[in-house]
Amino acid sequence: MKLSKKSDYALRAMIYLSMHHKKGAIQIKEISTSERIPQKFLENILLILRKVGILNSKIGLKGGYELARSPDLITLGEVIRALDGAIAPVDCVSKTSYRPCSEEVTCVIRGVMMDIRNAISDVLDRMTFADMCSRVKESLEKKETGVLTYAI
Amino acid sequence: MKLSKKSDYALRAMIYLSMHHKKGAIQIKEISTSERIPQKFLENILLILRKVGILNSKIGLKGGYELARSPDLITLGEVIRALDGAIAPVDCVSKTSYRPCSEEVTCVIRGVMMDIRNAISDVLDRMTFADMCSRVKESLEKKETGVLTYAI
DNA sequence: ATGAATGTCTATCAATTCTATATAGATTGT
DNA sequence: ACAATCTATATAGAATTGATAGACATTCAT
Repeated sequence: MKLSKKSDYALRAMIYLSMHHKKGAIQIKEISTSERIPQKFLENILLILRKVGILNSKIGLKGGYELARSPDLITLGEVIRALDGAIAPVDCVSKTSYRPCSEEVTCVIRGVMMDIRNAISDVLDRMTFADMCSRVKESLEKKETGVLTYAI
Repeated sequence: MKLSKKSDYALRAMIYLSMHHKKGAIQIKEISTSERIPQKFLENILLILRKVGILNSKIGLKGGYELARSPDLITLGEVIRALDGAIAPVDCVSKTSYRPCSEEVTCVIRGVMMDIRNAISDVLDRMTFADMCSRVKESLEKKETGVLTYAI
């Protein structure tokens, strides 16, 4: 039931970009340094997020990435699905990657897995990066530590 | 966020054993045939469930496996943890495999992951194999199909 | 124009995990 | 004795994961 490193990094990068929304293109190097993410790995991740329409990019000198939409219109679920695929524990209860299993009609495990899928979706598909930004700010107010990464 | 084949097979075998509770030792071969699980693979799985105290075994001719406790005292969560490890998406929110991460105090992703862990736990740690048996029986009443496997 | 800085794309690699099988051994009932 | 059964550990192949490499295309400042 693990969250992949890819999604972990993606969430952190997305929070970073959300915190710097409307400030122009942010370069991969800046994100990779601030959040301590291997740069080459991050390149692949941001490329995926761009291809699914979550990020926009600008090539060339002074290029970089920025959110394609306002942070309140992007959910954690959307990002995790882009990188890890379905959030459902089994495909026969997935909305985005549904595949029937052989014994679907009588399968009693399916019901439980559906409950889990829905529970995870309730969290991830409701939580936006605007919410995450609010939490970062709260966290910063409480603790006056200078450094903050959005690490897990 | 996938459920492993190991846990999938384990759940099915456990439901089978729960449906045959108090009927003496059940042999691996019977379970593996009925539930269409590779026998050698199932052997390893049942061995693990025995080592954590969920199953009892009897060696030798007429040997086999049976539940170590009543089905209403064994949860799906316990079985899945035995095979897949923690149900939490990241270790820093796991109760059974907790490991701190570097930025725990200020980490904003952690809160979300904690919500997911709790949501999954709410389902898996409440649901017992007695509940699963009830569902199997309901399912059988509704549909008079002869065959029933507890597949996903 | 030129060149340095940046994103794009594809390939590749090493390590790990997952799924499954193999083999040798111990125990039991008849 | 012996066949059936569980025990224990090792191993193999495939898939996945995490990360890196390198050639290429585009842009901006000068």
